[in-house]
Amino acid sequence: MSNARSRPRRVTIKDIARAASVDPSTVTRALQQSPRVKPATREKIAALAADMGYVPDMAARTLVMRRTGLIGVVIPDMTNPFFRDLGQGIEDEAAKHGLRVLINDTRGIESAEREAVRLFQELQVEGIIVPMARCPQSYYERVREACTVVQVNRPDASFHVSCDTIEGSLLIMRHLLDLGHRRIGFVSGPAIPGEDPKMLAYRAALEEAGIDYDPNLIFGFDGTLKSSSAIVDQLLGLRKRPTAVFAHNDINAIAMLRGLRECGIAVPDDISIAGHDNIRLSAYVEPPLTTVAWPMYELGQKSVRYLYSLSHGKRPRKPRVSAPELIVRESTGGPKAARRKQTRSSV
Amino acid sequence: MSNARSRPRRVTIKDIARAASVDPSTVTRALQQSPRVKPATREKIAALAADMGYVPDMAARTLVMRRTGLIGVVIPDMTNPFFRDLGQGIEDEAAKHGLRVLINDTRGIESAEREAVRLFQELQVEGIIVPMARCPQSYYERVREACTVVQVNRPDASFHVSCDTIEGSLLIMRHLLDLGHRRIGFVSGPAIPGEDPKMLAYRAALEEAGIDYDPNLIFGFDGTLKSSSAIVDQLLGLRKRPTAVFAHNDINAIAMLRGLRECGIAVPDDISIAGHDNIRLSAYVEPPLTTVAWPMYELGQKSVRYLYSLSHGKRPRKPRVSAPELIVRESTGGPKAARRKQTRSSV
DNA sequence: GCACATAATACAAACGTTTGTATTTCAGCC
DNA sequence: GGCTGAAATACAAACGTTTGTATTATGTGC
Repeated sequence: MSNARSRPRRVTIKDIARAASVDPSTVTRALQQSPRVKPATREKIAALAADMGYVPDMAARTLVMRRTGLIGVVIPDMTNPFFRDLGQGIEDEAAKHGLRVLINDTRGIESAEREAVRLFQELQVEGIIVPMARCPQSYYERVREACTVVQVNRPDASFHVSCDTIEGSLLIMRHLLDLGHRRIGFVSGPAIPGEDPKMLAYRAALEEAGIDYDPNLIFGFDGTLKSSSAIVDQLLGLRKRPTAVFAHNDINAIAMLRGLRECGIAVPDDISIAGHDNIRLSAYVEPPLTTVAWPMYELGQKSVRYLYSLSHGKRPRKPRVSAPELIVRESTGGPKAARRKQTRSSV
Repeated sequence: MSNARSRPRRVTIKDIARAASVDPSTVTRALQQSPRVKPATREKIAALAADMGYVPDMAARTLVMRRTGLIGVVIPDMTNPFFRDLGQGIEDEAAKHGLRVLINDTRGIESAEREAVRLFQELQVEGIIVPMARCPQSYYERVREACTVVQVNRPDASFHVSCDTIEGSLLIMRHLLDLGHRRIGFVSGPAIPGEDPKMLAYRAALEEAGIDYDPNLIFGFDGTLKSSSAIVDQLLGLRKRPTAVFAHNDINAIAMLRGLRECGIAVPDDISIAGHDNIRLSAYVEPPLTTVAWPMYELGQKSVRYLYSLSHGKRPRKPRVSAPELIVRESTGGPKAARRKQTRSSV
């Protein structure tokens, strides 16, 4: 029926010009609605172009126009709803500026990230948006000599759009403190504790509330699920258990939920658990997890606006940092709550 | 520190040629390791290119080479793990052929799908892969006049790579029959029942087992969660309840799980439930859902191989259809099972 | 040192589009 | 009917790269 194998040379502006017996330049102008071509000619050419199935060759156009109207987005993990929201924000904002979006998934692999950036550079995109970059900043410094790069959630980057991690963690901590908790545990991430902004917020919040810092309440999480059960053991082994725990991310918090349940500890009645990130699963676990969410859609929009102003030579104002949002679900409650409920139906 | 706003004209092959005092053509050949240039020159040029941060202009290259080495993937929903696996298969297979992959998310919007296809056409990609296309086939017939298109899971397309829905549903049905079920219900999807391949498989399997078709065991699902509780009511209202139900997708099956639990009906002891699709949640619900999965990674690989052979003028052999895979979890069991267990811990 | 082969490099055209400038066409007017 | 000015169109160069061909350098054998 059709002819994918014969590869019929694609129809160009010259073909249309010949068919309409005009000059190629007239075809171009006709297609871009220039007032320089007579309406009748314009219509004839438009009809011809449609009939012949003309699709402009972006390569040729890019070559002469020096712009593609493309934005490249380098995503570590497509599946993460985080990035869907971010992508949506990017897409919507890009559309407002007449920009089109291309995505490349790196699966969190650093070399793939480099290749993606390279590909976008070759494609001459107007700018590249890189959320949660794996590559070192020195690499991006270099790339930025040739191409606009806006990073998301890398506050150390020159041009970035971020969310305040400390602020988010403070929201969680204040929530727990407001509920009346005085002994609050913290499960740190794989990062060096000293540099961990969540840890900073944890201590700042305690200080704010006039509570002494107790190193016994700090637990180390190495990213594996196995270690989370070790943490539960460690937690339950304490003479004075904390009444609430702030885990550095939801994965971790959910693993703890499971571990505690297996030990017959009720959440939030015996202990409150709060996470961070608001991954999709957090809404479905039993009990649904209190956590903090980042406004990814908004960050997506902002990153495009920032990119746009940068690539239009505007003075890059210091990028504003968005505020995170506290999401209170059922995994947190007052300490030693009076109202003991039976485990609800899950999912 | 850097200069994103001054927009320093990007470095071209001519700049390198000037710096090395050779002709641009020599630079090209040096960079592509041609034996025509003296090793010393080649190294000098390579060093210069690296120093000056040269990145080839794909537009110019595409223009003269008439090929981009790019594949475009039009995805309805990035977040769906389905497409992550598919994308992974595409990516891996593409790498083998020296092809690079570009993604565009349409969020299931038909107009966005058209725009994505258009963008990829303008970019002169080698081919476009479209899983679960929204646009009508007539549209793709037209596109295929100019560009290779391989569709995934659209058995009606000219060039497609698919999975056999009927076969998958037969797997589910035979599983239920093997367990000893004789009264099996079916929850249909929004599709017209007569054309639904799952319905076809349902009836075929019954016939195979010598069981009469009973229209009372067919339930209509309109895609809303509300309707699933209606289905549960309808189900429980029957004089002779089915001992197992095959739901046309996991969303539906999971909603039923919830509904049945609320009515105090045990799964799988009182009734077995099987779904279709193997969405991520299905492994986490209580009890974990028996379902059928499609080998998306394999489909991704196949689609690239197919694309590759098509765009190399090979005779397009009728695409082979992959086999779906039965995933038996805990939501199915023998009818009126002796061993009654208490509800396990969820998630 | 001269012819010759071959290695190394330079030249020039081409890809499809856009755009500034030159040329033609055509009314309207005296 | 020739002149003017504007409208419509044609011409040509350019974008950065590749590649076939022409040209120049380099070495070899006598």
